[in-house]
Amino acid sequence: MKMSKLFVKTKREFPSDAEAISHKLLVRAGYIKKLSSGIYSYLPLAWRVIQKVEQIVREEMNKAGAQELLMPFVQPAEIWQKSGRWAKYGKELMRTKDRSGNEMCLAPTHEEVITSIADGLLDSYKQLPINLYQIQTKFRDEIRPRFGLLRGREFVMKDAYSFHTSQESLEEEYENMARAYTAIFNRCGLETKAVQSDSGAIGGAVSHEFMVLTDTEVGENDVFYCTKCDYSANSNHATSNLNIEETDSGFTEEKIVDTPNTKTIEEVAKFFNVETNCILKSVLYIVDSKPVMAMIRGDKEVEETKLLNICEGIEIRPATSAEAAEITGSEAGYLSFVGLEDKIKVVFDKSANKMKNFIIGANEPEKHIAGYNFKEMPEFVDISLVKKGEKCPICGEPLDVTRGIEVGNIFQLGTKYSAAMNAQYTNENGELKPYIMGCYGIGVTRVVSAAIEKFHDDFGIIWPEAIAPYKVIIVPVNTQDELQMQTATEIYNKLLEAGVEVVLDDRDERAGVKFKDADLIGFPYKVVVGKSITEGKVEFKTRTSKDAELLTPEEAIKKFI
RNA sequence: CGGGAUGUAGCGCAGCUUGGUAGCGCACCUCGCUUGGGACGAGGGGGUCGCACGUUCAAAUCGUGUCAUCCCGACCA
Repeated sequence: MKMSKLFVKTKREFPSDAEAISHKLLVRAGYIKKLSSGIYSYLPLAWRVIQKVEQIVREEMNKAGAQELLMPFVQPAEIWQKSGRWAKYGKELMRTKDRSGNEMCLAPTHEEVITSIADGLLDSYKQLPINLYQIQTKFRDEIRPRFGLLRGREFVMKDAYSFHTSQESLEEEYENMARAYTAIFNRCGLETKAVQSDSGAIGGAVSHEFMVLTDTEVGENDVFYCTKCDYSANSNHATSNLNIEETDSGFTEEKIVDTPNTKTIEEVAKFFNVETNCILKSVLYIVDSKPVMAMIRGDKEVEETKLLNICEGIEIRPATSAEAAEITGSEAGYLSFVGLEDKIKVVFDKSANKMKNFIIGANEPEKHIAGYNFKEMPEFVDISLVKKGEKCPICGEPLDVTRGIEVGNIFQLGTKYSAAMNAQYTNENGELKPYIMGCYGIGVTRVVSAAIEKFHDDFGIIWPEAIAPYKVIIVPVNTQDELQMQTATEIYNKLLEAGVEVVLDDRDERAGVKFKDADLIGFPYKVVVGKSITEGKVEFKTRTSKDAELLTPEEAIKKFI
């Protein structure tokens, strides 16, 4: 490709509406153009990168025994109603109507379609197990799209679905996919960590997320990992061995105390002169428009996803102070489950199970109860957010935390969809059985962004070679110089003939412009044809090398063939 | 959805306080000159000032509403 013809427009400045470095660079280097919030055109350079990633995904998935197909992007409400997700998926599912008034949606994922395909076409145990995948655009009407391709509303995803006759078979495929994923990401130049996670809207029992670890804020997940063993988990799923010690406030007699202006746990602790772990904190949530009170030790925080799962709910949010007042008759800061046990759902975190004589809100403004003890031990469950330094649930060593970008995940779905949609096969004994299913996703466009987040410098993108849009750019320093231009063109033609992905920067621009663009776009290699051509030499550089290697044109060509 | 901000040429921004012919840089077109890290000179094209209503002789500027975009929280590939 000649640079003068390549459809790319680099910019002098970063876009003003971008935050993440990958987003800034993709726009500035001319890879993408925004159409609407979270919706982007992939310009030729980006499309080449995406296709590179797709090809790697395809090769590894095929190698792992999966078969590619392609399912519809626009889907009828019917199948979603059958699975129960038409009601459950929420606003993220983009709904619309066709001309006949039938309710339709844009596909955020394809469990419903694949399950209905299986129901019609996978009739016998003899056809199982099988793994089917596609690479396709998805649409999720995200609450808050951001960071360019990292969290778009429209994005490219590889999604695979496997069907089995047994849990063992599913687990085998789950491991098979985990291996394939590691291979895929490695080939893309990305190191990933498979961490335990919550299965969210997709559902199912066991799931892992593949995280690219990063210290920047664009890693939207907190990943807890053991400093010794290989335990690691998303914060929405991580647990710690609390080894809960008994806490005792020292107030042995239960009494209501006037506690003016003590709305926060810190203020209460200061007022009573106790540690925060002697206070039982009450946090009121609204889960699917019903109040739920979470009770947790004062030094711990509620992990909302865990609480949501315990409640088997769909949406969770903290109650507003007005709601808190209405529901409890008190005001925020002085809430408590006491007296409300029978009126609203109360969930007790495990951190509270060895508290003695603790302090708790009195459900009256400006009053707390000191020296409270459970009258009857409630059921304690895990709804707390792990904190750095807490002990690993496997080996007991301290946990550390880092940020991660989720580029893929794998789920053991079980019979969630097959049972709901009554999708069955016939087993050896002639009995109808629901498929045992797994599903496996990779965010292709997110992989592209994650690679940039990991590999860039002040000058631009540093592509891993395997996913770079082109491998090498040939830069004649002065296109008016006949020898330079002629040599550059010769190298270019030879590399083209050899099938190397090469760009010739034939633009009549000053050298500085061409170098800046080459670095910004991120070609892994650069061959500069300049003054030294009078001595028969050209310069060979990698994207990150400081100094050039002086080579004859033939030697330079051999670097790529 | 809650909290904060911004909408002026393809991009980045000024102008708005104090209403009166819409500006700058980059990019684009022409000519000249230049050619090793985003040169220079001369000339040129391009904007319903997000949209609607209102106030006024007069609105980018003031008021009301509305839409969009971005940032902080709940989602997820």
